[in-house]
Amino acid sequence: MPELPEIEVLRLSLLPLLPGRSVVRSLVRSLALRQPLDRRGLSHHLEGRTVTGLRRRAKYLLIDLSGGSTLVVHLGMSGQLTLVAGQAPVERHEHVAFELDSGQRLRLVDPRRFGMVFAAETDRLGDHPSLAHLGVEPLGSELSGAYLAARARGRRGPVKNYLMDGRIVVGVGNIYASESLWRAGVHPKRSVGRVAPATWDRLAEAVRAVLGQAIAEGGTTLADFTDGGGNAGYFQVSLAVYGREGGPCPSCERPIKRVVLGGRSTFYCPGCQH
DNA sequence: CGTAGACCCTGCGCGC
DNA sequence: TGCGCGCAGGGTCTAC
Repeated sequence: MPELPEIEVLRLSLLPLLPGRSVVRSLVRSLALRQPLDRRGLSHHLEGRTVTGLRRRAKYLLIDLSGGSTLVVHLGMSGQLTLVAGQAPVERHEHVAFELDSGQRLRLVDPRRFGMVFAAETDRLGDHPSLAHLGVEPLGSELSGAYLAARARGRRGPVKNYLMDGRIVVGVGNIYASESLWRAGVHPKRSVGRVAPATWDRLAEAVRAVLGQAIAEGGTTLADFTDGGGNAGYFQVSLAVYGREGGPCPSCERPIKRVVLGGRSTFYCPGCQH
């Protein structure tokens, strides 16, 4: 379900529900998601601990607990993290869940199992292989045209792939990469070496605006998105080009085109993007 | 070193 | 109705 806005909306939806609750026990029902689930590690870091805060880094949701532990959840392509009643029947693909002192259950349902769940010491999160090499947050002050230009130096390849490289900037997924490029008027195949400084500025601003707007609108580019309370129904934030092959560009009405870059569908307007 | 491609896995919609 | 194919928000590993 995820791009960064979905994760942020999930975090915000859980904010009034989780902090103050404590974990009674963890329920590991599958051997592995992307990585093997560490039953003992989860028990050790979670059971008896109280949730003290919720943070987000890239597309990882960080659930901080008393005693200096953090539960890290990544939803992959198809994960849904929801808080349900304790008696709710175990759903198909419910790989891991956490029983809370409220009687509720925080569960991860993830059919494709590209998600990730692990617990670690809060102080050492930065050393974890999944988090150690992440680039700057797209909504923070570090993202700028100058930064994008500097990191692009000496690199080749399409600008779309560059924007999606989490070592440079995190949280720009396949949907919002296309949307950001459209907003900035940049062709997805343009080589990073041929992007002018002013264009990098426009791209940085476009990424920020597109992600910010999606969060403000409830984060849902995705038909199957639910927030932490299991509420669907925000549906379809305004997307200009993604998934609209053949449809009219909102700006110039020319038909949107689709190409494949890095194995991913990429949408753009041949009239507006150069 | 950077880059391109394969790969992990399930489910859905489409054309036949 | 059933089958095979292509495609889907993610990240990571390998081969060049």
